[in-house]
Amino acid sequence: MGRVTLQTIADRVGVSRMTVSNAFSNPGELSAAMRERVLAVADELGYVGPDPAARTLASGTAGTVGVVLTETLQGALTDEVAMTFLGSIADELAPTGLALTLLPSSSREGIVPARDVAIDGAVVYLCDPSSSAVGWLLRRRLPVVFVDQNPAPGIPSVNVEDRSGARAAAQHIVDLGHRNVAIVTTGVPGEFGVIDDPLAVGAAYVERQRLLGWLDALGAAGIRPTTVRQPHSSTEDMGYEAGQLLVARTPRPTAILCFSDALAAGVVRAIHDAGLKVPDDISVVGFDDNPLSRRMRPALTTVRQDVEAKGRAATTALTTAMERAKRGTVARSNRHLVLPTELVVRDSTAKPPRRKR
Amino acid sequence: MGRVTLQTIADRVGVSRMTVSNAFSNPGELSAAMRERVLAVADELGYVGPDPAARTLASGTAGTVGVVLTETLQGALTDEVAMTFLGSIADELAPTGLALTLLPSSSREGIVPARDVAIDGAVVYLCDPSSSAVGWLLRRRLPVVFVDQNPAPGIPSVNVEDRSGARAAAQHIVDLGHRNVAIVTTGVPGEFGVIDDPLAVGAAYVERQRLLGWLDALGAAGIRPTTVRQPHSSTEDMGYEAGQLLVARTPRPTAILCFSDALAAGVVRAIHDAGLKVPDDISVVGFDDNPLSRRMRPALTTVRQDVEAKGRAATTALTTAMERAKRGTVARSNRHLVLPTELVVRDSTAKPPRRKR
DNA sequence: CCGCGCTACTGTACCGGTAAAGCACATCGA
DNA sequence: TCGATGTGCTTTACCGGTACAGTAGCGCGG
Repeated sequence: MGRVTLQTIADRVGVSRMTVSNAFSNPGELSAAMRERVLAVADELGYVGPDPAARTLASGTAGTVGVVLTETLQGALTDEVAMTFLGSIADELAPTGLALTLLPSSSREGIVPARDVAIDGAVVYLCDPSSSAVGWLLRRRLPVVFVDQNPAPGIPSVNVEDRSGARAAAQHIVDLGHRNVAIVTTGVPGEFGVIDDPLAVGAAYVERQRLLGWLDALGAAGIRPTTVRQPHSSTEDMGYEAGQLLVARTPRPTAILCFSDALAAGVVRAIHDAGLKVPDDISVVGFDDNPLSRRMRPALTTVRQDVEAKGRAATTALTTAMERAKRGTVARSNRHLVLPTELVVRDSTAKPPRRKR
Repeated sequence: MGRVTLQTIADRVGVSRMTVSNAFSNPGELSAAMRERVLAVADELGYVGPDPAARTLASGTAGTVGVVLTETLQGALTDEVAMTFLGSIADELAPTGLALTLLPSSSREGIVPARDVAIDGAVVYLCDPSSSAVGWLLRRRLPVVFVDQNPAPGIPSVNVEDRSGARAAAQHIVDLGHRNVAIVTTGVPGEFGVIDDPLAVGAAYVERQRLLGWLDALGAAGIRPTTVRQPHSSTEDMGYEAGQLLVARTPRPTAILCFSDALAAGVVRAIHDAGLKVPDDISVVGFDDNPLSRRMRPALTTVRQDVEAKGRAATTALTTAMERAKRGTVARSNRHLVLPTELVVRDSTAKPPRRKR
């Protein structure tokens, strides 16, 4: 017995294939009685429903939305902030029935899911700007939204006030009286260790914005920070490594600004393991307001961003763009949304310890 | 100007559509010179590559694999263990070019991504057994692998030795001399609080296996544990709540067995916040060997499972099943793989404190 | 000089649906 | 009584590819 298709059912019921199609996809287009009959026969024949692939081809909608992440996925997937963002998108998308397809930035030669998987649109989130994935999406003329990426003309984007948030964090440290300040950042290409001019090497967009913000406030106070570059992902273990390096330095910094809360948690752990106290000996500031920052002891001073709002905004921007694309409107929207950030002072920052000179 | 398709290019080059198709999809099937010509013209016309939807329909492969998760996704996505598993799958899949599509267990009426999205196969992972998603996947006759689900005949599955792992954890506690033991579990339907007979209410599969393991060892030692049911997801905050409840109980338990490390971390935090010490006052055991358990202070005694191996096994099972399906082999494999677990004793367990009677 | 096999391309036949226009018949207001 | 308006189903025309079975031309051994 061959495969059961709309035609099989149509023949059996004695109606046109179109009527069967409508029974599944447009219940309003036929009488309730006919729909009953069709569905009954379909059930009897073991029909599962319209084939997704065929429907995608004919109707032009795939029923799923892509998310472009880092190359390896593994790093992104274990980042609580990133996954909260993704979850927010998923929850927003749920009522529409759209699924979420994870697209690796690109792997080896010739394998480009961003080019070869059927999707209705995409969110570009943790993508290496040098990756080819984005280029393919744009060439496919798919509706795309940039999140935490360098905003590009003609492409809707969602960002947060990274720079002013970082500036507020650094200003908070300056106001407390710190003069010997360190920075721990990721996403700057190169080897692990202290670097001279963090802005000289090309950092990813968000990384650069936060760097700029920190340097805004520190520079105005005449402070030249010690910067530790952690090229790998922004995890707690990476923070631990950076923290170990910093506590061993002379003079030892009295405050450490971290690119993320996860990184900050590792830094705090390294400080504790070195027998020092936060914030008595060293103040630590994170970024993101990861739920982790509230669980930590001491609770972490950080810069809050509303990741769920970011997800909602991204979803709205994407669905808007998708509808526009379906209606054939050519004009690309170029709304560039920037969500606020806010310094949240908790227990990990205090005045620097008294100097003995 | 209409859309550029294979035909457009074929006409322009003066060859058949099939040749153009081969230029993109089967480079071995035509001469290098011809391929060059075709690709050059394609590029000139701004052709992006074969349309994924059409290719899916014609060739019968979608280029993506589904993962059925919890209903809301949000919970699953912020679980480090779950995401490590997912990352492992993604990494295994990367060389094959397959993407990963997240399918919510099912949401409201009529919206069933598991039925309506084109996929080549699926991993069923954190799925509520009552969900309709799995039923649809099976009806579609898609290759499916169950992971951490109740193994079903005819469906390949991957599980870990939950029961014996849990038994080892409880035995460890018994051997240390504990007699007043508590259990914190999730996935058991009902309200938060202490319950009498944890096995009476229908727990999800893994939850039940671990319960059985704990009770094996405790029962043999004549211990009847206090069980706290935490119906929500297995997060640190849920553990905190359960921990608060347990430290306030009289008599206070001297050891707490937790369904997961995340839960255990919350329990430990609650114990600390109550002014007690782990393991001096209360011993705590987790499950999973979440990276978190090594970062915690004290480092957590737990039951290790190799989540990455689980991901690899699931991927292998799935790709095998997919190839088999493609070759038209009807016979379903019913390999039921069970990976080992291992008790890892760290610093969160010790002898019970001296009783004052 | 023939036939054989190989390479490189072509032709035909789908894959399983949906959109949109068409058409027959019923209903309704004027 | 007649056109206007629906309702419910059918017809036609794709959507953009791939699989597979040809077939033309060509080098080559005998």
